[in-house]
Amino acid sequence: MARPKDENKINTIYEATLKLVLKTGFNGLKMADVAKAAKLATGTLYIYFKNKDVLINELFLHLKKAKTTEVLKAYNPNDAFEEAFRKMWFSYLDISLREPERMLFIEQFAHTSFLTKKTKQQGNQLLAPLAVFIESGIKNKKLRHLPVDIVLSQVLGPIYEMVKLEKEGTVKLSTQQKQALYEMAWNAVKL
Amino acid sequence: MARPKDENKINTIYEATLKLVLKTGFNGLKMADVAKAAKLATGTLYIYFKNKDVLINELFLHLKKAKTTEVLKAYNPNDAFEEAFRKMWFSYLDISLREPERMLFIEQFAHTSFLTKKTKQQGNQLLAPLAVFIESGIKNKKLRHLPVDIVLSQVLGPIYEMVKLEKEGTVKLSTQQKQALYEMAWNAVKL
Amino acid sequence: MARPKDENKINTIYEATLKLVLKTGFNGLKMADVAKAAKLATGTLYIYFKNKDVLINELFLHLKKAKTTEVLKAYNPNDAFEEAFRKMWFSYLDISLREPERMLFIEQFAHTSFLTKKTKQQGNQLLAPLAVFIESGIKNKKLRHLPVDIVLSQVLGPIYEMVKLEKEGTVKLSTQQKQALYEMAWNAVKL
Amino acid sequence: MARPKDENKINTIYEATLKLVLKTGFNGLKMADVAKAAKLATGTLYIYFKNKDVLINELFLHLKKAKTTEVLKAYNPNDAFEEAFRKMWFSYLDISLREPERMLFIEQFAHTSFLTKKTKQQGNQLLAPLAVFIESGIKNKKLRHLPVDIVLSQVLGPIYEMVKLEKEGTVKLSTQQKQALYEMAWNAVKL
DNA sequence: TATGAATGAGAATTCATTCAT
DNA sequence: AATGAATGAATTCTCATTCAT
Repeated sequence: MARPKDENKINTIYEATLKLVLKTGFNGLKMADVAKAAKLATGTLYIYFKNKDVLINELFLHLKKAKTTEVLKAYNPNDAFEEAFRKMWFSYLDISLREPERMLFIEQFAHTSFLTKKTKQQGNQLLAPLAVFIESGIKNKKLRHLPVDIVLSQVLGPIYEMVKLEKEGTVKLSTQQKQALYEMAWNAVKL
Repeated sequence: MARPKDENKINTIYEATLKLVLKTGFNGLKMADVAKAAKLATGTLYIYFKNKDVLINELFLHLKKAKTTEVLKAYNPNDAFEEAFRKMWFSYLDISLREPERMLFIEQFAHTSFLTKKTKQQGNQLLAPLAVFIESGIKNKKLRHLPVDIVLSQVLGPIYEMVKLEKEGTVKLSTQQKQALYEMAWNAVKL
Repeated sequence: MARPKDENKINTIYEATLKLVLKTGFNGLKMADVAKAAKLATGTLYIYFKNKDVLINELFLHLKKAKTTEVLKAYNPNDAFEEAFRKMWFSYLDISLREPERMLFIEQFAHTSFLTKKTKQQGNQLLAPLAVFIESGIKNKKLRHLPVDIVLSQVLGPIYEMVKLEKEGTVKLSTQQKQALYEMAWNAVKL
Repeated sequence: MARPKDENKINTIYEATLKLVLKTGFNGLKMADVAKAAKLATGTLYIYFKNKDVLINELFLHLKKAKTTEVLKAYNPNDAFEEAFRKMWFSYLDISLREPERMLFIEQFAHTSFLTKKTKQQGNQLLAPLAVFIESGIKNKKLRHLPVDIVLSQVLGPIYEMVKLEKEGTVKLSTQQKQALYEMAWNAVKL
């Protein structure tokens, strides 16, 4: 029996890729660099991922899945709407600040031609529960009467910006500032 | 920088570059394609821009200058704060929706390593008047007491997201929706 | 005006390729070696031929065209059939011996998957006049009543073998031997 | 060469290699594909054959030996020359048509640099009895007075071509056509 | 022996930039 | 200034061979 295919390697490759691709973009990402960062031979990379496109697409889904799952953990169906909203918002912010690369990568690639249609679809399906939640808020007059996409943009847009600011060191959010951010988000979308 | 060269051609190159670079990113952008789109020979491109880095840096400043100038046109020092805020916000939204590529390019490149420190600095200086305006709002208790960067993020983040949604065709904003967006932005940041 | 595209280069490339590909086969042929043999940079090669497949396909057609044209020059419609046959046979033999690489390349690649269907078709069309000539011989009871392909194989098969023998130095044909070869070919196919 | 290894597997490898190598040539042949076709792991292939060169050289000798042996079976020293010639010619044709890959492989590789000098020599030695037979025919005025290599080329060249035509489906030889082919061969070389 | 994961040298192709015209 | 052919370094991906199990 040969060495068994090391499942752990896939994660190492994901991490190496994520670390590198944010600085360079898709075309700037060098497979040789990924391999080096993951401490593999170039050829080995291609055992695990057929090519660069596949690597990026699978990384995207992997990250989006991980992130979505984590955010939705904060959801408790027994909570009142605003309480649920608050918990998930803080969850989203904290996760994003804790792993900014993950969030930035998802954001940066979500609308590009480097992802296949299929990847985009699968990515969007992950968000379905969130969309349902927002819709229920709209229906129950807790939130402004607007398309879900728009409401989500209002809530998430500022978070993305905050993550960028923290990442580049312009800002370091205090607990009170986070609270303020939450209030702003809620004031924006609440009915 | 003295520019003895055909100003018209430079604009053609800017337009060609902008059209192409959004889909491809910096590394995916091919100088030959820029030349073709601008109806020039490759060599000619290099008469106007020393190399690809310079082209992108100058394009960035060019666009940021154009956009900032246009937005600030909406500013009238005689207006009350909220009125001025409202006018500029709508101005910003309309300009962004009218020329989404311009905005997306600025957004996309603002924090990357493809821009030199100098370019970034010059770009930020252009925003100084806006920062001053926001600061005055904070000082005069019109806006929440938070760092300017944070306030701006709250206001601009959602706009960026809306432009992306419109660009990809997910959403087509009605006048009422624009009004709603404004209210949300104002509700978020007002004191 | 830039340097004009040097049409002569194409021939230089053809020669370099032909010299190399016979020893190596398609997959063994290195574009870098072709470039070196043609005294070009690798990139230059790709200006003239989109890729290796195209290079080989165009080389094939080029050689087949040249050879066919040359052989058919020996054809005089006023000659009696056997006389015409004899002239063309000697023409074919002499041309093949003079430029054995050309013949061997055509032979070696004619039936491989390295050539596209289109190339093969175009190559076969070149031989149409020869087929017509053979058919007329069959119809007029000068040649055995067999499919043209078979008759041609009988005539050309031995020539291919002779070229290989001469090329590898096993044999150096004398005038009398050539005459004997002709007689053998004629004795084989005549009715 | 002592071969303590599974003779059965060796044949499987030979068959897999032969099936693949004709389409691809030496350089196009992938050891992984051979292994897969032979239902072995790549590593196992290397237990039986030190490397690709060795595999091809041994396959060549194997096939040439098999084919030569089979053809020579048709030889009966008691037969008159022409009768012996006829039997072997038909034997050669039938074997070639029955296993065209074998013949084409031998033909295709016989003169290439993928075979070592030693392999080529050993291959030629196998043909020695045939050469002796042809020489006796020349000496006894049954055949034209020409070097053996030339006589053989006249006889085998057309057969190679016929096999190619049958293989690609252009032609399907009838019994009468085979008979005609034999007559043509004999008319060509007989004195 | 058998396996198939790992390796890394090597090859095709691209493209920013230069330079002859 | 303008042109576009030429250059060759750089990058992706492949595959013969090795080696840990």
